[in-house]
Amino acid sequence: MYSAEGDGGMDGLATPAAEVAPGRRTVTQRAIEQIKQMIAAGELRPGQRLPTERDLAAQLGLSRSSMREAIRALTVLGVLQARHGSGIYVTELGAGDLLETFGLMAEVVRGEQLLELLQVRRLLEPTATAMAAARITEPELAEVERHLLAMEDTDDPEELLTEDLAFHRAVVAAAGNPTLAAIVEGLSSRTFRARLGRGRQEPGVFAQVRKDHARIHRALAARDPEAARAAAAVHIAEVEDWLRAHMDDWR
Amino acid sequence: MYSAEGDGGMDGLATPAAEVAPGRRTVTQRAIEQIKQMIAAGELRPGQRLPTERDLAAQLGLSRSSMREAIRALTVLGVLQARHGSGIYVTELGAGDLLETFGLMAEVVRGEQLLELLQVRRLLEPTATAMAAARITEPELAEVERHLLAMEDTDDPEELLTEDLAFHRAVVAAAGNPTLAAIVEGLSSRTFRARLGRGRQEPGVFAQVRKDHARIHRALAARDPEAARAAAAVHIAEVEDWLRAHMDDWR
DNA sequence: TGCAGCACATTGGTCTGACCATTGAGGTGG
DNA sequence: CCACCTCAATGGTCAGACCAATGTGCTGCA
Repeated sequence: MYSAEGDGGMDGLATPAAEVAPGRRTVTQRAIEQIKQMIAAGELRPGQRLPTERDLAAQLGLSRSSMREAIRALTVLGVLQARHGSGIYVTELGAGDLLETFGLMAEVVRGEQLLELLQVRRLLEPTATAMAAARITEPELAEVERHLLAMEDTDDPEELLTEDLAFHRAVVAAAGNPTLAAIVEGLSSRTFRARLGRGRQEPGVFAQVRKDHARIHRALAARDPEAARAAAAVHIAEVEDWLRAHMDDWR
Repeated sequence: MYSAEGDGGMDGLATPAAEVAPGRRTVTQRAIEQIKQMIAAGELRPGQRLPTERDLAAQLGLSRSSMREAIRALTVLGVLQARHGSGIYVTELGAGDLLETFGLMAEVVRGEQLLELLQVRRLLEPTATAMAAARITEPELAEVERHLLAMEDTDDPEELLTEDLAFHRAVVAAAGNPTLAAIVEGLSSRTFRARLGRGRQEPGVFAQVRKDHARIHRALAARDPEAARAAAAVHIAEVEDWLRAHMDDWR
């Protein structure tokens, strides 16, 4: 749409390191690109501390204000982390760090896109659950069971939501792919489900969720991937149906 | 005049809309949250123009510098868009806008996580391709074919990469789920594949890619979802195998 | 009358320099 | 030897100035 073109590959420099960045529009954008590239090139390692804002600004040739904007940008993107009084550090660059922003979509989006989002989850979570069934360990299974039981022991909607989320998180975490887990996590963010949850307080819904979770847990305990996949698929399909029926509320 | 008296929780406003945000650490973080919430609450609609930086800063009670950091943050997150000399606008909040940052992960990540990323793609793209086969239109199919032929007509690695990306983009776009398309797009970002591509220039590889693409195209033309799914799965599995074999290069 | 083109107010982009608040290391005294 | 204090380093915030792109309205020529 608006994204002009991209970086033309015109500069045939020897690229001493990674301090070169094409003429982006703003100096801040350039700084973002430069730091990003330093990380991509491995010059900055996870956990490593960067120079101070003042030094960085001097090195890259811009003012501290603009450098701060660049740092802020990389901070919200989960690449950097600033500690007041201490310094600026590269995050661990784990899936959790980098995909934290993924949940934003679930917070802001409306209407049709909510369905699209749920559809993606329907593609991922059943498979993730099946993967979990194939490799889940006893402690992981116990964790899943813990949240299953906690959810059966309470009727407080708030706590139910918390345990519901924790249950799914525990299941997907057992799939052994942290990146996948972080993505699914973003698709099921608290905000997202809270939005869905409004008016979903009918007892029948909760009972159904509990049954679904129990079925998923049984499949995991039996190490039966296909049963797990099916159970997860049914669970999500129910949410999807419900959302489709109540779509008008967000139009 | 910022140290005045500290923000006591004394203001018992009727909370006119969504201008309340808990005591985040920094004023900038608070501003980010406030603007985000205004959008989530529907007070700011897609495409709408915001007040000027100066006015916004005054309204939310912080300096222009800090407000600029907040705006920069929401800009890189794909929520806002600043136009020099014109103003600040809410983006269309489309999947493309909000998931642009998703590609960052492919740029920065290394080692094991590359495999995790590719595994997620393996979960999504075959299904997306199958969906496309079930509903692709003639113009969309023509677009796919165009990139298929373009890729067979050139041997320039750069152009091959471009057409390779465009081919996949066209296929996934035909699946009818823009959110899914944006996610897969992020998983296959140019940077990512460029990194993979280094040393992947052996003619045999290109020939294989061309055959895979042709197979996918045939399945789409035949409107055969399962054949399409299989063709896409094979294609990705090949990349995955190659990466697994050459992992050491990024360790 | 119509429209090309200039002038200028608006608004984002950048810089400078100051001060505040937190952190952590090094020194001090019990 | 350790608790405590002091203080330099460093991120967080603010203020005000100027630059640069934009868009609008007025001017003046055809």
